[in-house]
Amino acid sequence: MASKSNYHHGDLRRVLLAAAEEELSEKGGEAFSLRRVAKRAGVSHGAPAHHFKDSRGLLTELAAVGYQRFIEAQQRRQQDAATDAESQLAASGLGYIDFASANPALFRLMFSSERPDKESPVLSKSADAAFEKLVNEVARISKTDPYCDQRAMTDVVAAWTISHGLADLLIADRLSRFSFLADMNATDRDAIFSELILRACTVRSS
Amino acid sequence: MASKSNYHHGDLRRVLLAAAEEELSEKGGEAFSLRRVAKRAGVSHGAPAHHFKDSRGLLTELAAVGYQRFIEAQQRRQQDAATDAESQLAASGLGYIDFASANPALFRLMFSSERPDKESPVLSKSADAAFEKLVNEVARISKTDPYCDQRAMTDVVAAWTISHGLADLLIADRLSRFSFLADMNATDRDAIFSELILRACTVRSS
DNA sequence: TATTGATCTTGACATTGTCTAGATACTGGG
DNA sequence: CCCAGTATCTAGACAATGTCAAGATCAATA
Repeated sequence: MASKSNYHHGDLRRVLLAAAEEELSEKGGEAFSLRRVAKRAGVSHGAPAHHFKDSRGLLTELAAVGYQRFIEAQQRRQQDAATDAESQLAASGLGYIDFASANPALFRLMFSSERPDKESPVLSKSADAAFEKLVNEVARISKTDPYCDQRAMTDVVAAWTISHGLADLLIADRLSRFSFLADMNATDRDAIFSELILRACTVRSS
Repeated sequence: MASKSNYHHGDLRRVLLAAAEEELSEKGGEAFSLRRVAKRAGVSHGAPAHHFKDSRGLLTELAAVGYQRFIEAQQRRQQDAATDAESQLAASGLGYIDFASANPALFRLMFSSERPDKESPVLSKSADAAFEKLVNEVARISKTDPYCDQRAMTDVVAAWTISHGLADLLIADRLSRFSFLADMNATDRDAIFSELILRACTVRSS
């Protein structure tokens, strides 16, 4: 059920998404080829059209599942962190960075590419979920509803911006300039990143 | 001289770079086509090869001139700003954002694309110049050499990250969610962005 | 069982980047 | 002044790509 066994090929849709993700991480988003994805899935070059309108459709769907895994990466960090509101926000940011490091091409597809259709309901809903998660985390700190509190919403911008900037510069290999960071062990580096994320928030629970 | 008049075509090299930039901003970096660039320059599809090894070569050069204009955008902001160290750093960040807004595809080529050859001397030197500029601005605030002062260098990371994150989220149209920002006039928005940039810096001149 | 529709293959087409061969125009030495 | 040589450009070819149309194959249903 949901994933039936063998109808011509089985669940080609799922296989194509998996193959597309492989293609993405191996070749990068700019060299992505739909025909190679089909070949990777062991199927003819015309087969994907029966499951996705075109390559844009496939990438849109892939970006959507990306957001779900994105949220999971954040949750993994949050489970290992202290439960106070600020530690949880910092952990969320570290998860943001984890995800980007582990899936740079997918991250770029989600945040910097024109190829996915951002109007697609499945994609926009997934992206909205990630955004609402961030709003809730800042709300826990400010103890207000950011949608009614501009100061808190500004912190949402700030926390997002810092996390995103770190993630994007990291996968662009721009942070390797900073030897004090590059030579650091993971734990110490996380501490620095956490501090930077919390610097951005002025609406503390105090 | 430097740009002679008519040798077969004139300074095709320059014309190709200009055409490539047009192509980039009209079609976006992901739909970039070298053949269309040649057509735009009024030349056959094989002509670019005599001035740039391949499309990667052209884009590498384009990214390099991008960094020069990037620095100019920052300088324009700084000329209109107060001369104290903090205002100058904030202005530099606003220039960062100006450049990205005005040239989104070029910005992405410079910071998020795999197509330019980052090992190329002309490109890496241009990028280094932009980085050194940032280091100097933080140094003016901390009154130390960031290369010898980890706290100051952390502020370099922070200032860069905030500026870059804002620029990148802005051109990805991710900040339009924030109606309080989107409905704001440019001056007020700049004030918010400046505050966010300065929040990141803890090593104040105090 | 026959028909219908979903799924997949195959071939075609225009477009792309790059390579090669050849044409054209400038350059400098005789 | 002219000719060889070099830089510049064109034109044609090739493989790879995304998309489309036509046909084949299989499952379910009536």
